[in-house]
Amino acid sequence: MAALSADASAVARILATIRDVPHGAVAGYGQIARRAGLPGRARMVARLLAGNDDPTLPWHRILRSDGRIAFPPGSKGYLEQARRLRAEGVAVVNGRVRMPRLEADDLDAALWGPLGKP
DNA sequence: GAAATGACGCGTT
DNA sequence: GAACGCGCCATTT
Repeated sequence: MAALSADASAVARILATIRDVPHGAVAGYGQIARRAGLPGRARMVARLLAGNDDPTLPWHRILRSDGRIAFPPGSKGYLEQARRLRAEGVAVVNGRVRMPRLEADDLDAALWGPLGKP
Protein backbone atom coordinates (compact mmCIF):
# COMPACT_ATOMS: atom_id res chain seq x y z
CA MET A 1 0.00 0.00 0.00
CA ALA A 2 0.34 3.13 0.21
CA ALA A 3 2.95 5.38 1.29
CA LEU A 4 1.30 6.60 4.37
CA SER A 5 4.02 8.57 6.01
CA ALA A 6 7.01 10.26 4.50
CA ASP A 7 9.46 8.20 2.48
CA ALA A 8 10.60 5.21 4.43
CA SER A 9 14.14 5.79 3.27
CA ALA A 10 14.19 9.27 4.70
CA VAL A 11 12.74 8.06 7.97
CA ALA A 12 15.28 5.27 8.13
CA ARG A 13 18.15 7.70 7.57
CA ILE A 14 16.91 10.01 10.27
CA LEU A 15 16.46 7.25 12.81
CA ALA A 16 19.86 5.83 11.94
CA THR A 17 21.46 9.22 12.46
CA ILE A 18 19.81 9.61 15.84
CA ARG A 19 21.01 6.21 16.88
CA ASP A 20 24.52 7.22 15.94
CA VAL A 21 24.59 9.89 18.61
CA PRO A 22 26.87 8.47 21.30
CA HIS A 23 26.05 8.23 24.96
CA GLY A 24 26.50 11.52 26.77
CA ALA A 25 26.33 13.60 23.60
CA VAL A 26 23.55 15.76 22.19
CA ALA A 27 22.45 16.91 18.75
CA GLY A 28 19.91 19.32 17.25
CA TYR A 29 16.88 18.56 15.10
CA GLY A 30 18.23 20.48 12.16
CA GLN A 31 21.60 18.89 12.68
CA ILE A 32 20.13 15.41 12.48
CA ALA A 33 18.04 16.28 9.44
CA ARG A 34 21.01 17.75 7.65
CA ARG A 35 23.17 14.74 8.41
CA ALA A 36 20.39 12.48 7.23
CA GLY A 37 20.44 14.20 3.86
CA LEU A 38 17.30 16.24 4.47
CA PRO A 39 18.30 19.85 4.99
CA GLY A 40 15.48 22.03 6.25
CA ARG A 41 13.42 19.09 7.44
CA ALA A 42 14.07 19.65 11.14
CA ARG A 43 10.36 19.56 11.74
CA MET A 44 10.13 16.17 10.14
CA VAL A 45 12.60 14.86 12.69
CA ALA A 46 10.47 16.27 15.48
CA ARG A 47 7.37 14.66 14.06
CA LEU A 48 9.13 11.35 13.89
CA LEU A 49 10.18 11.49 17.51
CA ALA A 50 6.68 12.55 18.51
CA GLY A 51 5.31 9.39 17.00
CA ASN A 52 8.28 7.18 17.74
CA ASP A 53 7.50 3.87 19.23
CA ASP A 54 11.03 2.77 19.80
CA PRO A 55 12.16 2.78 23.42
CA THR A 56 15.70 2.10 22.29
CA LEU A 57 15.79 5.35 20.34
CA PRO A 58 17.83 8.00 22.20
CA TRP A 59 15.28 10.72 21.58
CA HIS A 60 16.39 12.51 24.72
CA ARG A 61 19.69 13.40 23.05
CA ILE A 62 17.88 15.55 20.50
CA LEU A 63 17.55 19.20 21.40
CA ARG A 64 16.80 22.49 19.70
CA SER A 65 19.46 24.46 17.90
CA ASP A 66 19.76 26.65 20.99
CA GLY A 67 20.59 23.64 23.09
CA ARG A 68 17.21 23.87 24.77
CA ILE A 69 14.76 21.08 25.47
CA ALA A 70 11.97 21.20 22.92
CA PHE A 71 9.24 20.39 25.42
CA PRO A 72 7.48 23.11 27.37
CA PRO A 73 9.07 23.56 30.81
CA GLY A 74 7.27 21.61 33.48
CA SER A 75 5.70 19.16 31.07
CA LYS A 76 6.23 15.48 31.46
CA GLY A 77 8.43 15.11 28.42
CA TYR A 78 10.57 17.99 29.62
CA LEU A 79 11.24 16.47 33.02
CA GLU A 80 11.78 13.07 31.53
CA GLN A 81 14.29 14.30 29.00
CA ALA A 82 16.18 16.38 31.53
CA ARG A 83 16.32 13.43 33.89
CA ARG A 84 17.63 11.12 31.21
CA LEU A 85 20.27 13.58 30.08
CA ARG A 86 21.56 14.07 33.59
CA ALA A 87 21.70 10.32 33.94
CA GLU A 88 24.14 10.35 31.05
CA GLY A 89 26.27 13.03 32.59
CA VAL A 90 24.86 15.93 30.60
CA ALA A 91 24.43 19.14 32.60
CA VAL A 92 20.96 20.63 32.23
CA VAL A 93 20.24 24.06 33.69
CA ASN A 94 16.92 25.84 33.25
CA GLY A 95 15.97 23.50 30.48
CA ARG A 96 19.17 24.34 28.69
CA VAL A 97 22.06 22.05 28.02
CA ARG A 98 25.50 23.40 28.87
CA MET A 99 27.83 22.35 26.20
CA PRO A 100 26.51 22.18 22.71
CA ARG A 101 28.30 25.37 21.74
CA LEU A 102 31.75 23.91 21.79
CA GLU A 103 30.72 20.63 20.27
CA ALA A 104 27.87 21.75 18.08
CA ASP A 105 30.32 22.90 15.52
CA ASP A 106 32.66 20.00 15.92
CA LEU A 107 29.97 17.52 16.68
CA ASP A 108 28.78 16.65 13.26
CA ALA A 109 32.28 16.56 11.98
CA ALA A 110 33.84 15.01 15.04
CA LEU A 111 31.33 12.26 15.38
CA TRP A 112 30.18 11.46 11.92
CA GLY A 113 33.15 12.81 10.08
CA PRO A 114 33.77 15.66 7.68
CA LEU A 115 30.82 16.25 5.48
CA GLY A 116 31.14 19.35 3.43
CA LYS A 117 34.44 20.41 4.70
CA PRO A 118 38.04 20.33 4.38
C1' DG B 1 -7.65 22.65 -2.01
C1' DA B 2 -7.24 26.06 1.95
C1' DA B 3 -6.47 26.57 6.84
C1' DA B 4 -4.66 25.00 11.09
C1' DT B 5 -1.09 22.57 13.92
C1' DG B 6 3.51 21.21 15.75
C1' DA B 7 9.42 17.67 20.20
C1' DC B 8 11.93 23.58 14.51
C1' DG B 9 15.40 27.49 12.74
C1' DC B 10 17.01 32.01 12.16
C1' DG B 11 17.20 36.97 12.09
C1' DT B 12 15.73 41.25 14.83
C1' DT B 13 14.70 43.95 18.56
C1' DG C 1 19.97 36.01 26.91
C1' DA C 2 14.77 36.63 26.26
C1' DA C 3 10.81 37.91 23.47
C1' DC C 4 8.80 38.42 18.67
C1' DG C 5 7.99 37.44 14.15
C1' DC C 6 8.42 35.06 9.77
C1' DG C 7 9.70 31.05 7.10
C1' DC C 8 9.81 25.97 6.16
C1' DC C 9 8.11 21.18 6.06
C1' DA C 10 4.66 17.37 6.66
C1' DT C 11 0.34 15.75 8.43
C1' DT C 12 -4.52 16.52 9.71
C1' DT C 13 -9.09 18.72 9.64
